[in-house]
Amino acid sequence: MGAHFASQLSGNDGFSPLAVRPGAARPAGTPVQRVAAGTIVFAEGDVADSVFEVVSGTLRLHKVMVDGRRQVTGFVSGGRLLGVAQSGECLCTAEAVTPAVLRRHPRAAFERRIDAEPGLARRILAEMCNDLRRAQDQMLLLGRKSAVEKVASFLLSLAADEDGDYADSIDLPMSRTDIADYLGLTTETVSRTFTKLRNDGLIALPCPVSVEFLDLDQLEDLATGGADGDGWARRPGIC
Amino acid sequence: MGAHFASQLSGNDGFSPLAVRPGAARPAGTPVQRVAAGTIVFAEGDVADSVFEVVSGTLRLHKVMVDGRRQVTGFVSGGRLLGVAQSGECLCTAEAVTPAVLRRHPRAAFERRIDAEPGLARRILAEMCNDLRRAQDQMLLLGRKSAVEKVASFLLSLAADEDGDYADSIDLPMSRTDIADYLGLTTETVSRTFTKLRNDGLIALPCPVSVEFLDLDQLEDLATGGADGDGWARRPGIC
DNA sequence: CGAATGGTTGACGCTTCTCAAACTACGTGG
DNA sequence: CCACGTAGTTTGAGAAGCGTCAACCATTCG
Repeated sequence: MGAHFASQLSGNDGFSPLAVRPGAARPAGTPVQRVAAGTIVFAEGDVADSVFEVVSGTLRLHKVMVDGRRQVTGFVSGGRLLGVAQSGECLCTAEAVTPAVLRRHPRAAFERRIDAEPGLARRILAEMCNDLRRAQDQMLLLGRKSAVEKVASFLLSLAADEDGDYADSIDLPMSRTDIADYLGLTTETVSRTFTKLRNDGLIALPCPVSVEFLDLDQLEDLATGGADGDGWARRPGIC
Repeated sequence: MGAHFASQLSGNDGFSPLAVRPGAARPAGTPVQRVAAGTIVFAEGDVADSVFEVVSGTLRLHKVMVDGRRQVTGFVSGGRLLGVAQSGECLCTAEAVTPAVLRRHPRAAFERRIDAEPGLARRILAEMCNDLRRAQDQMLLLGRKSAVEKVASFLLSLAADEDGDYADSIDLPMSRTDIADYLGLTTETVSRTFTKLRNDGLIALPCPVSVEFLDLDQLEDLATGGADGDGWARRPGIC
């Protein structure tokens, strides 16, 4: 346990300008690392000596219990940073679920840059705020939402762009097992819930990995626990 | 919604030295604010214009859904910062569960200090790393642990000091409802689980708010899902 | 073509939730 | 001092959602 899988990653770092936002300055030819799906970038307990910038592809972060139970704590795709919030050792395992392109920054140099560029520290801080917001939303989801509400929330979070608009359809880069371990469910329940949403006419499933949205409004209601059918009648006490 | 309860807090800020660690430099007489139990320090959706330093007491952070379902995302007690990870508006509601003493730092000045003192930025970053670690542990708890495992984990997290040692007994500052909303359970299940742990001889409950630990080893096994009785035989695949 | 992998569907059971009542502690007012 | 109301906790009985186990289907790859 705690093996240094990070050494799987070859290549080195020419210190490109840490493009936190997708589409930000990314000079052609800066040294990046291509990894295959299934590659473990770092494992829970590893020495956290690097910060990664995800250029493209999707990674999965997860923790495991001694008996094998797994919790996916997040998916990270293009344009985001990975491994900033790790003091000492890695908090969780990061694995590529699709082929991915990464840019590695040695932690020591990364932290020197933070000290040297005041604006950078605030930008990193803002990134971590986002991580924390996502984590809190996920806690609400895991602790208080039903299976349908979880899946609806999940699909909408994937469909949403930065402006809060939704795509008409999406492709799921991850497996049903990954989704289940992300939502605190089993694959069977995830599958059944997809089927239920399809039967209810909220989504279409041309194939297991692609989802078309047929009724975004009703999906949003489900995701937030908003309207339970007729649109009125919440629980007493609030509202 | 989003009312500015923060204005409940009077007093002002003489810029004491942001004591991130309990027991760090805290000049006598710096302006602090005393709040009663039940005081809402800030509410989800409020403008996040302040960072708070919790001097003493315990606060609860929580989010609510439109129908009233509630998820407590964390408890914050003496020596920790509150509200750093909020860009724009507050992510959740912060409420005192005990009488508390706070020190308020206007956000603008706080961020100027981050830019001015490079070391501070890293210390704040380290604080947020801890928040994120806690959040990830909580996701594992909420998504994958049973009721007993959740309660055992919760009790041990309260009993643990910075060195990883456990206290013999603790007083719970929060209600069963708060615990339930923190662990993704109902008050009834929390109560039943306490009773079960007592009947199994792992804890004693002189009164509802105080817990004595009678078998810390077995509690730890429960919390991690480690040994299920005989100490051997995990699931195949791992180990 | 056959095996392997991932996804879907079904039957059943268990953990936890829901609803309800009783008990305790505490403060109020007669 | 004691009856009373209130809020929090505990306990009980029944229901339901989701997990478990198992079989089946679809796709891919050798």
